Amino acid sequence: MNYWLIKSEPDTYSWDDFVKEGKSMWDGVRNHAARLNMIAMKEGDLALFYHSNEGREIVGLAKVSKEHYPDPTADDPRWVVVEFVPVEKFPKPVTLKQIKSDKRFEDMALVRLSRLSVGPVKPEEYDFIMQLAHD
DNA sequence: GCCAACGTTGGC
DNA sequence: GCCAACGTTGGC
Repeated sequence: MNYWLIKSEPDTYSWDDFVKEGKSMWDGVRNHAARLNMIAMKEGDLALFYHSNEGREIVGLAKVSKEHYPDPTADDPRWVVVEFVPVEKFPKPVTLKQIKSDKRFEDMALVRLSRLSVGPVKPEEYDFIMQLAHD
């Protein structure tokens, strides 16, 4: 089981949109590092759902429901999508500010590679986030 | 193959 | 709205 973090701008696609649809095909990723992360995702892996730009907080938890396949919106078949389903909306969203002010997260991909849209999360980082989200 | 210019992302 | 970080493009 691996853990991930996926970013979305809520103006474009928010957690509420995700819940309304019941599942999401994560398309439009055109970054090689993000692509490699998506390819590494296995069905059942969990992903923190982060709102970038507006909100700047982790708002909920998603689960990989379908592993990578070619992105139908891309010209190049090497780009891939992954499908997610919602698991849980956090009672207390975890803000970027909280994360940045906590030493336990200083090596987190979200902090160190702020522009990466699909990044890995370590098991211990996942545990800390879940504690903060349910505190 | 190097690197300057430019575009995009995303935090502030 | 600004700018830092990073990726991509194109001239040489």
